Amino acid sequence: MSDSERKLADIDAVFSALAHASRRHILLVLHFRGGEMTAGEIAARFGCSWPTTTRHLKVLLAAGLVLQQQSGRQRLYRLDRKRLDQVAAGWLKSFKPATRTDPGSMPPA
Amino acid sequence: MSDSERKLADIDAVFSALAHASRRHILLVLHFRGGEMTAGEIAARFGCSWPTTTRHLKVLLAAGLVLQQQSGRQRLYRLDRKRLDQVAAGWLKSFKPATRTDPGSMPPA
DNA sequence: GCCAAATTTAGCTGAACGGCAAAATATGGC
DNA sequence: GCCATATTTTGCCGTTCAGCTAAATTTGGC
Repeated sequence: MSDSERKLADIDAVFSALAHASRRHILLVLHFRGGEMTAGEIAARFGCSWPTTTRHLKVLLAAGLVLQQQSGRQRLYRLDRKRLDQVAAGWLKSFKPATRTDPGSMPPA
Repeated sequence: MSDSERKLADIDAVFSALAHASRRHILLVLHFRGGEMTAGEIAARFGCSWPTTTRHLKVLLAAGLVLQQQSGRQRLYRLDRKRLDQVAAGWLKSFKPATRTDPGSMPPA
């Protein structure tokens, strides 16, 4: 996969992940609770069933917005703030009126 | 609808709209062509059929990301950069490490 | 008024999505 | 090894979504 294809795919994964309110919510809760929670803590805090939450986490993981780390029989999910910033905010920067034309900020998706 | 409900709905509409590559693409094309194009110019530039493009435009319109203005028998679509910035970038700002706690920047969706 | 152009609406179809309950898979403690 | 705990995977179902073609709508020019 070329570099720009990779970038496109990243943007797509991230924005697709952000499209669902529950997933945005998970990210926010992670953020406000210090960036790290176990799957159980996350699931407990949500209206939907545990499997549903698991799947949302999987989407976020695939988009690179959270990172997973096993600790005993529980799994820690950690927010990747940098990725959120680089991919999502990065795409939004394309619209800044006076876009500094730094190499690699041209027409993404 | 309360103020925060409105905000939530805005965030949802905007991120749902941004979830599809064609719609992101439309916004970018609009941006790079000066922020204003007719429906026909937009449709001509896309792989999918005209009705499909129309529907994408409708989604963007409902999300407030573009504005519509009739001119003769064609319709001009104009990018609303401010809305993109306020809603999308606004939500992303919740994650800034040193969040200035200005009133109204608390836990959205 | 009538025709052609610009765009949207209607109606359909197949694919993707989100939800759940039930089953499966680790893993730690005894 | 066996049981309980933590979490994921599987299978199923109803809804939403994106695409298409064909029909409808609106508007300008004659």
